[in-house]
Amino acid sequence: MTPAALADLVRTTAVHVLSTRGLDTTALPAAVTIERPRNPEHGDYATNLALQSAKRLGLSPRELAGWLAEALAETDAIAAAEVAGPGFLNLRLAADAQGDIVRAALQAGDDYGRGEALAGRSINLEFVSANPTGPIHLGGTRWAAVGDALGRILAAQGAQVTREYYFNDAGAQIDRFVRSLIAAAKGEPAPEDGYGGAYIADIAAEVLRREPSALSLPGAERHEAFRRIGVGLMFDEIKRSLHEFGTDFDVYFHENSLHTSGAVSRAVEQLKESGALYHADGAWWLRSTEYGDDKDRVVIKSDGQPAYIAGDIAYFQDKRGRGFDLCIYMLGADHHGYIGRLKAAAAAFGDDPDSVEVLIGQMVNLVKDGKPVRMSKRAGTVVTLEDLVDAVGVDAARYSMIRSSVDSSLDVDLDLFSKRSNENPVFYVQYAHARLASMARNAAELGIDLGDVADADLGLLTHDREGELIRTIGEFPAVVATAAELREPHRLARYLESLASAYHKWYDTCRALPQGDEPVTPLNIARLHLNNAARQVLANGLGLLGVTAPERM
RNA sequence: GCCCCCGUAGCUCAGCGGAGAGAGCGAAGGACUUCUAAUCCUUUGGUCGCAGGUUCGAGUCCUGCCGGGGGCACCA
Repeated sequence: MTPAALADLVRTTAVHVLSTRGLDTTALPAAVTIERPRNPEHGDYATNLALQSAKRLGLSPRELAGWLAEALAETDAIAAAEVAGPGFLNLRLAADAQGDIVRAALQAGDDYGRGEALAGRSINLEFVSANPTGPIHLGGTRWAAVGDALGRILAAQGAQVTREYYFNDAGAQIDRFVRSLIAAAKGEPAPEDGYGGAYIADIAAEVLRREPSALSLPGAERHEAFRRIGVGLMFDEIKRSLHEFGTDFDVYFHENSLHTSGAVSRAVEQLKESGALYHADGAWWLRSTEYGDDKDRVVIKSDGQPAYIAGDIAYFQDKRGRGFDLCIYMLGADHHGYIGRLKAAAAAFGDDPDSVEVLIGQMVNLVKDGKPVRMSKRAGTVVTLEDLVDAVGVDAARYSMIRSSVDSSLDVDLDLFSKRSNENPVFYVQYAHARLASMARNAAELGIDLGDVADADLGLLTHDREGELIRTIGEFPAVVATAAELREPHRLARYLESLASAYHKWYDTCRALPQGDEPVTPLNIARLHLNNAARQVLANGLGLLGVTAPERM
């Protein structure tokens, strides 16, 4: 019996108990909460249903819980039901019923953990969106890993997800980038406000290789040549490193295209007509304060040029035109001020501000010997996505970025880049998968025929550690659903660690394969099914994080 | 000044209102002739920043303080 089925059983039973006593069944919550108590003495599962409902029924929680316990104990699937504490109802499943979780996981296979909570929703998920003026830094690496995992998780809940990267390839930053390239091509130092990393010289050299006459072109043409080729090279570089990181996007959107296509002007005109913009001090302002922003924002500057937000507005309109009913933006904490204006942009077009969801992630800091190290281009302490991958590999890099909440700032230790370390919990999880795969291989080599899981006697899985492992497997669908609902992929990573732990402990205690010449027993078969179920969940979970599930380590 | 995030074991961090608060790392000691020891088992370790409030019940929700980080442009 899966937790979801148990919740249904408890509710059905409660409805029955109340109605036979002539009590109001509407006092019951729509969904019954089933949790796994920390303390094993409190049963396999517990529900606070009686605590929640007793007051509305004018009963004492313990009295209500007692009635429920009595009725539930009649059920075959429930081995024990008892009232505890202020009115908790602690439940133990019959081993046979618990085995259904193993069946559910094996029968669903790759689909185990998928849900329908977001079925029919079309979601635009924008993340990374780092400026094309340099390689992806550690901050962008975090969003690449978390955003990609979130995209997978949302899709697993049935959403149609479009992953999108917004290139800010218009405006002053690009100018600085281009001037830096030209300076490097001439062998001059970077401009005061320019970029000075080694990659600038590399790109400048590549521009000259492709367009040997670039430097001798007249001013504007020269600038354009370096812009066109240089920015293109930077795009390719960014896409390539993200691809190698396991993160691909459906749409790479170029801000510049909004300006050249006239989308920005059209959006601005539309908002002028609707009154969302007003003219003051020679500029056009968005009434963003009406939508929760702390001040109105200039959209068209007094020199007639669009401000940065003009691109955001046109971009939102473009997304809206593509039919998304939810636009998620993942931004760094240094962009927290954007929330109000992005929602204002939506509201200005008459959309529900809730169709814009801004996820703010905290910064990534470099640490050495416990002390913070400032990332500085001049000091050469800028760490890029590629640096991290070169040092620890894609799996470990992704995993370490995903496993903590984005609400917490993340410290990356520079020692990672000099010391080889297996401390990353990703190896613990992957090792569990490799062990599982190994056991399945051994079983195959022994010629053990597992048969259909439907026919196996999973009621033989009665060891404490077996129960623990099975119930952990049973949690998986709810964990994925919660991670999607809260947009928190780290919950899935933490869950996989607990699953790996339950697996390793089980492995240590419960031998699955027959030894020597022993005959294959039904218990061997049941345990091998459990092994395969755990393997399935680890593989599904790691897949949702974009981390590989190795067959061997 | 205003806004957002954080404050939990020596360190890094989990803990979407539930019952002696958890993991990893660190420290001390154990377990491999048998399915992978990248594992497992002991032990060590805590005023959950402080003070109020809501609740049958608060690390979790609310308010106010105190620390740390980030943000408050006709820059992008």
